[in-house]
This record gives sequence, C-alpha cells and structure tokens, in this order.
Amino acid sequence: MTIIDIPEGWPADEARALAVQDELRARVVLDETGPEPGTGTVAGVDVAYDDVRGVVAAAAVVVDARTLTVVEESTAVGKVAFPYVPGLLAFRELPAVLAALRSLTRAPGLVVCDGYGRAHPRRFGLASHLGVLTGLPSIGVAKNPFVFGHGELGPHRGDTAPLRADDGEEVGRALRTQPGVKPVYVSAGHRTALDTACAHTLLLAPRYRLPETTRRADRLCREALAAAVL
DNA sequence: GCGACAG
DNA sequence: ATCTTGTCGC
Repeated sequence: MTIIDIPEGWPADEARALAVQDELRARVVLDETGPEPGTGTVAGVDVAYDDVRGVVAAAAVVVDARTLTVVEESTAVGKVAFPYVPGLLAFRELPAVLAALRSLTRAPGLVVCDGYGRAHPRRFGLASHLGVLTGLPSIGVAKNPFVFGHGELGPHRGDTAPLRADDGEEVGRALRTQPGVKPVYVSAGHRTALDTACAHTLLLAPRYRLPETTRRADRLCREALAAAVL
C-alpha cells in the first residue's frame, strides 16, 4: 500500500477544475478502436471514503482479460483532495487512483473506471480524465444514469439502449449485463471505441451486473480504508 | 429561480 | 460514496 500525493497544481476550487477540464478535453483520443476484447490485461479501479476522517483509499486490480484471473493488485491511501461535485468527480477520485495505478508492476491494457467518460456534461468524465493523464486506454462503467437518459432496452444479457446528447450523438450506452437486471452505463474514456467498451464490459461481467474488475477493486479499497490509520 | 445530479 | 434489518430466493 502506498501513500497518495496530490499532483502539483491540482485544482482546489470548482472554477479551476472547470478550466482544467476545458484544457484537457482536447487531448482525448477517440479514433482508436481500443484493445481487443478478451485479450491482454484489464485493470479495475475504485475508491472508498471516510468523510469523517477525511481519508480516502483507492485500489487497482488487474485481471487477465481472457480468464478473469487476478494478475496484480495495489492500493493507496491518503487525504481527500476535493469534495464531491457532480461533473467534477475526477478531481476527488483521481489522486488516489493514480497513486494506486502507479504502483503496479506493469501497465494494464485497459482501465475500467467507476463512472463516465464521454457521457459527461462537458464530455470529459472521470474515465476520459484518467486516460489523458495516464495515456492508457480507458472506459467508464457507471451504476447510475447521470445527465443522459435513454429509452427502454431489451431484457436479455447484451441488450443496449443509446445514451444520446442533445446533438444526437451517442455518447454512451445502457448495457444489460445480466438478464432482467438493471443495466450499467458504459461510455468511452480514452483510446477506446464505445463498441469495444461494451464488448469488454460484457466479457468482464459473466455472472454479476458489474464487471469483475470493479467488484474486486471495490472490495479491496474498502479493506484498505478500514486498515488505514491516518 | 427550482430541481437534478457519476461517486 | 455512506448510513443500515430483515427478507426473498437460488
């Protein structure tokens, strides 16, 4: 377990955070297909908080994309760097997540984030931000809808419904990963196409609604938070 | 102005 | 995110 360090110049207020998003948004790469589903390694990242103590813990769990076997794990703990503000989640979660990713032995082929990428008010959600900062292909898989609604989708595993922006662009997709169960919300983050993102998500969730990567990362960061003594 | 609002 | 009991079902 490593200690989190707040990156130099990390925004301390909403106005600066918005400015950072506006600048970094131009660096997102959306014309790459992304890693072949079922190949290489995939990292899941998640964060847990203790707002009373002001402590945050992050975890990164890397699995083999084909077998879903855990290849490596890492955690990081430290102090909360930013409050939760819808639309600015990255500024709260990234310092911890970056610290956890940095301590991995080898870079994963894809990073799955808890939240959105393109399907964001300013098209620069957590997953896109992480991708730009690390250079790694990334996608967002959220548990709840954010600013974009969608129509009904079929009840079968693999059924989808587009998340559309005002201009009609499909910025994400509601994806049914388990029959008859509430869907997850997928969007491209960086260097990955939406189709690829959905394919990976489906392969990562053979048994439960959420990808194994985020399920494992969720458990691990909670354990790290409970063990933290800051 | 009033809600809605990833984690 | 986090606070929390029981309960229904495989």
